Amino acid sequence: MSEEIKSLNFIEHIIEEDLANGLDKKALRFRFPPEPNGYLHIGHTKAIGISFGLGEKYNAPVNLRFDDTNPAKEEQEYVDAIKQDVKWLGYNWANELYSSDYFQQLYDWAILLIKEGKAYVDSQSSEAMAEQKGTPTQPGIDGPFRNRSIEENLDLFERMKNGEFNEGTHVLRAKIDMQHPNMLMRDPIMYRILKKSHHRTGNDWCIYPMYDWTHGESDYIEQISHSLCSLEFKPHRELYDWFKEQVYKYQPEALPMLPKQREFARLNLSYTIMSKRKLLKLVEEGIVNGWDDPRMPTISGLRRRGYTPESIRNFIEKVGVAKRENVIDVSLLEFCIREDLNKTAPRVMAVLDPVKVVITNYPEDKEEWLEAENNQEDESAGFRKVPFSREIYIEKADFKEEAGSKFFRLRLGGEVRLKNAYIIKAENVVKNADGSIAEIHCTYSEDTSKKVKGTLHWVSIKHAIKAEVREYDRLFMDESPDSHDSKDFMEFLNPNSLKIIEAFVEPSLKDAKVGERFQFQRLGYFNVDDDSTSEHLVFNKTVGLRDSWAKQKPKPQSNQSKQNTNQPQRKAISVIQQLGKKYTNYPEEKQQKVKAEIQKLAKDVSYDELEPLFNTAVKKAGTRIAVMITLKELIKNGLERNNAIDDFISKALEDKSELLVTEAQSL
RNA sequence: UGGCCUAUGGUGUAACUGGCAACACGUCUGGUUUUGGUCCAGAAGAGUCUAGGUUCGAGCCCUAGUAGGCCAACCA
Repeated sequence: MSEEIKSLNFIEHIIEEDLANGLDKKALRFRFPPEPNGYLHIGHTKAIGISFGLGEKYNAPVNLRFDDTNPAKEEQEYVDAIKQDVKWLGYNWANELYSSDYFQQLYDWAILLIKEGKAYVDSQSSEAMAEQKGTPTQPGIDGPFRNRSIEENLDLFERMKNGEFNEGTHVLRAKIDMQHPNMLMRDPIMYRILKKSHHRTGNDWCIYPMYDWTHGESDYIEQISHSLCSLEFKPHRELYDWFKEQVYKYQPEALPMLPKQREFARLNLSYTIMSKRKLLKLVEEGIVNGWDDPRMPTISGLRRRGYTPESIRNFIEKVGVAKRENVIDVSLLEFCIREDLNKTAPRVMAVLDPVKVVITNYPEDKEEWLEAENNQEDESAGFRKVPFSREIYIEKADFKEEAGSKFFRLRLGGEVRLKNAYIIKAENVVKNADGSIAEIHCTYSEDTSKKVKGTLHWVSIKHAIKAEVREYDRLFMDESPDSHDSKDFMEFLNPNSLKIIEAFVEPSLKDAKVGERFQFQRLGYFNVDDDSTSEHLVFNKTVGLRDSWAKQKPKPQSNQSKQNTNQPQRKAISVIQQLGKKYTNYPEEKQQKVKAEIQKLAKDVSYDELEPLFNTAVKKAGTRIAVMITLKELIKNGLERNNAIDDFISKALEDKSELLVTEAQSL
């Protein structure tokens, strides 16, 4: 019965509170509202995970609603891709809906608003309107058309709808307050004229509603209980609520629920960009090969790269939900996919960077099919046969003529185990004219019970099949390519984000099908790319295995010395402050050490630096002790006592902390 | 010279106002291992942006400051 108490995120807290305050659980309803103007990316997955996750948690319906109010940007292709991606992630929507389904209702309501004097037609240029709108720090002013008669507004609006005017000549605006501190409340535009064909409504309309007018009312029409979006919409909430309030009185019985908008911080991933506009640029400029390029952070890209829906959902779960800006380290995403694939991916052997090994005491024409376990994490995975023969490939990096004791792999005179096969010993090497290694000559032993430190993967040359392997690196070399004011994100492109390798794989892979995932042992997880055919296998490297050997190797350029020069010397006083913070928690022995250190640092502290710290809060005893120790040193070195010092000392003498009192007494 | 939001280990998220601030990733040790993977055991790392205040008691409440983000598209 030990039910694990999972802590709730702030949105779940809000829902629980609403439920506790009498909201019927059956009234819970959510929505995911993408605009069909691009492909979904890993950032959207967070929004999807939140709303659909809530739907699953509370057994409430979740609508997939396309926010399609801008025919200039939106296309059916994107609608289809979005549906496919959401489905692939494993979520089921209650209804597939479109904001454009509500165009008539929205129009009818807009007329009611005009009749109430809450909306008017403005006939100025966008520049003139922008000017009157003011700035975030300056209030706006009323425009000349603000007080048109209701009749005139009605007439104009109808003629807008009938297509009598050109684009840009008139708009319908809500009449709120041009002086409002929130710019969005300064008579926001509700409708603009757009003589474009819409992917669903065709040429039925030549006026289209704006986001604010559409989104909230769509939520309301669908009776969404909690409308969750990202933080940048926080300022829109005021307008969202204003529109709802206006419309609510028209049919409160039929549509009783007023949706509640709440905002969360969106997901940012290190070394990647998350803007549809910028991703589109990568596609259009041919930097990547389409929206589903495995280097793209799109869902389709991740899918093609070999990520599983499970791993992505897990990632979103781990990332959490809150309201502060965040940058998630890609290592977390990588952890999630490794965790999933480790349990499920069959193990195979492939050599990406081959060097030839000749086993001199193995008969030339002999071959053996040895048994190999498919996945030791999954007993049901079974076994397969792998061919062994006199000539095999191993990785170049797995052999060194000479090496230190930490190198567990093959070296001259050393022994190593071949995975699923025998133990071999390197006897000598044959070199090319340029000094590179042509062949490694080994002898083998059939006694496999021996303990050897290293185990290598390999393929039999005679049996291996060639395959193309695509290895990916991050697309950008900057941790946050998106967020530099002075530099464009394109400047950070990694020129080596794709590496194409001619590899050799074991013959069991001959019939591998598109999408299948494998672990190439000791290398990483790979899947069969869409481009793969039976004549030409193509694999994507999804992610490498954790590699604690790589970490041990000395880094190409030691940046230790750099760190010292780059980081300005910290001021002694701030080091003392830091040491002091923890002082009272240390065991006595360590306190003595820290004290000595403070005394040493005190030489570099001036009285002017120290005096402000006399005001340190009473509860921060550690800091005050450190200050006291420093002060003692300064006095020892000739500092004159003054009132501030005496006050500080006498206050310390009355303190609860014995340590502080002791230090003060000694002065 | 406005409004709104945010501030907890390297990163991300927790914490009913009350016993040494928890979990995950990452980092480091050690063990197991026919993957330098997995798994197992352990460690380091924050006194919760700063300064005041309320309280017996504050990461949580109040005030002021500091830092970061968002807001001036007929985009969503």
